[in-house]
Amino acid sequence: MRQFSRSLPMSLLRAREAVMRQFRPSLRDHGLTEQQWRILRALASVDTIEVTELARVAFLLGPSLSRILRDLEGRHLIERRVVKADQRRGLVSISARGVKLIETVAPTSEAIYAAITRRYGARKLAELQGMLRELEEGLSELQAREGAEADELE
Amino acid sequence: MRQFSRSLPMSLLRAREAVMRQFRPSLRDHGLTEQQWRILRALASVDTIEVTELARVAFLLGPSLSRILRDLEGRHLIERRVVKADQRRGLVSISARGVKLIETVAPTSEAIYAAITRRYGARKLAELQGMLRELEEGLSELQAREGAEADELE
DNA sequence: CCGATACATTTAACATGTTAATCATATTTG
DNA sequence: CAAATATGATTAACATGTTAAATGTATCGG
Repeated sequence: MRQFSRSLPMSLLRAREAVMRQFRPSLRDHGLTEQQWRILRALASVDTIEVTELARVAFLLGPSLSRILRDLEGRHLIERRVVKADQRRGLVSISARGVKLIETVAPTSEAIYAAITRRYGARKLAELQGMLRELEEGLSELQAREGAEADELE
Repeated sequence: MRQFSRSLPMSLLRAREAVMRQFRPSLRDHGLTEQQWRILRALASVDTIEVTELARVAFLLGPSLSRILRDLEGRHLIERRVVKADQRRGLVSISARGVKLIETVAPTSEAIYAAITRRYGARKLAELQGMLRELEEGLSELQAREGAEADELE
């Protein structure tokens, strides 16, 4: 059996941790976790967004998102309302205070990202991200095929 | 500001999740989490190992490892003893039952890994892992340099 | 030898990941 | 239209991530 420390999941985990280790201290200084930051960033790029769609773009599971939105709302960093036409759905938007927080954190965050890009090489970084995307897409098809095969057995 | 969904941290997170999504159901069928599996795998490749070293190779923080070892010991999948010469240190090893569990899970796990490799291409996968390692190494140096710069200011 | 310091591990506290269950609202169907 | 079903969101329960504090043991300096 392969040395598991050289497996693909471990390679991905270590690489991501190496990257996030650069960002976490700065976020922490502003009272934000990585996931809270992702949500604010996602909200900053739209007017309003439904909870389900926000979960998709911020890559969070529903239960995590529910808890984090409750917290962010309590800190007045976001605002929520329900969709009139469908009371099941929630709409979320960033507050003025949330925007201000992003503007405070962004410069440091951008500087860190620039340092990483400089260190690794912009071209190489783009190549890496392309390869990661292909991996992701290839595996989603693998998943789909298994599902199809299972269906055929019913 | 860059679309955060195209950022390096998100690319790494999505890629890793796409990979782990393949493995989790099988592990779950055997009552194991991803982290518990990492620990058993690490233990299977050595006779005994100290807790600190195990944390390093399984890439887990001390507190997580403590909790998981307590759980695995309760399930008789591992065994523990203290180092006589230094009572602070703990030695961990896999039990016969743990070995048996690994032998049960391994075939499925290997098959999934093989399917991923086939889908993505062995050569390309090796290239990706090489690039991930370089990223990790480059960032550890970045970290070291920041530390050195901070020291100079003291 | 002893008090201060360092080290290995665990515990505490809080945030998130993960799956299952629940709740409220919509939609479908008989 | 009413019952059955489906959907969006939250809650529940348990595991791990993360940082700080605590605990026990070892080592070091006087």
